[in-house]
Amino acid sequence: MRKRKVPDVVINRLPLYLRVLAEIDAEQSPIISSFELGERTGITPGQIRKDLSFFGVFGKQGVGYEISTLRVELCRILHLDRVVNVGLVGVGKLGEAFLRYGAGRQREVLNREGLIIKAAFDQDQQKIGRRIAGVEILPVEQLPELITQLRLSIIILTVPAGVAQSVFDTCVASGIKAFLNFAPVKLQIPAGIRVHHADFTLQLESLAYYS
Amino acid sequence: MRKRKVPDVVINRLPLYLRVLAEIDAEQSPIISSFELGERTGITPGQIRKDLSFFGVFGKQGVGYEISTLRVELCRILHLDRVVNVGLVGVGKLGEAFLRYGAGRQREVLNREGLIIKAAFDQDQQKIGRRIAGVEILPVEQLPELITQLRLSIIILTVPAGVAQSVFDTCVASGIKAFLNFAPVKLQIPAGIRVHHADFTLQLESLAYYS
DNA sequence: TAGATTGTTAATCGATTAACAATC
DNA sequence: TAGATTGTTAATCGATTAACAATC
Repeated sequence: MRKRKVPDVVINRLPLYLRVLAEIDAEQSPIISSFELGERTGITPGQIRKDLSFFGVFGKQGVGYEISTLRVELCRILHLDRVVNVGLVGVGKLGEAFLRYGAGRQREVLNREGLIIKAAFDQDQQKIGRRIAGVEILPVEQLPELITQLRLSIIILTVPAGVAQSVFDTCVASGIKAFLNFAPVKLQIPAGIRVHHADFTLQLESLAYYS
Repeated sequence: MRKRKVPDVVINRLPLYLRVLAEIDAEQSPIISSFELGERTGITPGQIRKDLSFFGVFGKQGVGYEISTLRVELCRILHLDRVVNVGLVGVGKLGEAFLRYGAGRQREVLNREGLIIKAAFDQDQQKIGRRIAGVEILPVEQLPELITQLRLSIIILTVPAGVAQSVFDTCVASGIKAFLNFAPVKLQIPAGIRVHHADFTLQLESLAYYS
């Protein structure tokens, strides 16, 4: 479906540009150069121009980029110009933590960008019906139907390692194409599905090398 | 100090090898081939052999790698053959979440690898002295002394964006070389210091592209 | 116009993959 | 010995950087 033309590394940098643009929105000048954006993001100006050129022509030679225009364009490219509903599966320690975290400062940021944590799922009857940070916990058995009904398009996986693959497969079968996976497992991932891994244990272990 | 010879991508893969080796430890055969390790990690056999070759010769031609030996060697390379003390700064929502998360299944895994979450730090007087999941909260003012006293060598940053840079600088000045940063900011990082970023907001935003 | 900065191409760099001689 | 798998080199691939013509 999507042409595999834009490298993932480029996509990963776009939200960073967006963040900086949001921070300085028309602070002083309504215009920003790739050099100034480079300063603020830590990305080289050339790379920023190259990244943007994958999607079109957004700047004016000799002038720079209009901040508000660039924001709109980046939002459009990232599909953040519409509401994106996010579901979280697995309300254990980590899942609950994520819900509470997302409840603070960062939820505002996410919501502003159209990312809404719409529902959480668990198999524990005790938890179902409860709300954490305003997010209702629903029965994981109904995940397929509810993905459709609630129009979820991103799933955060905070389930135990043992069930991660089967929950993942269920979500894929229900049309989910993007995942943020916290489970410490190697998932079998079909083509066309994007999974970002957030594996703290592996991260800490590799940090030990530099310590 | 450390020769900038081994690429970071290689270091990041080593804990994955280690995890798989721990899972299957002498399950059946005491030997594993790069092909089987490749199956289980999702890394190509050739890349595994290349990665390992940065550090020495660990296998036997025509045979494979002795699992227990390889585990020991990988632990040694990653400095996980000794205790590595980890400190967490900023016991807000996210910091608390991380402490509680790390208290479960994953803490066992971390501890087995010698990674100990030794102390947490906050500036809120109310929180100081409390324990979360067995980890005591200490005054952030004493961070420099306590880094030395407690022999902390990795810091997890879960502070608000506004103070992340100054806390980071303090830690660097006290000799910390490895960080796991959850604050949504671009840190100014001196040479020789390693920072892994765990920025959920950016990750979710880039996922929206694929959704 | 003169100065500045983009958009883009070509050169460089680094990481992955393929392939195979060495050898257990 | 024959078969298997490593360790390593060379080829490929992809991403970053440098450079500059186009143009506002």
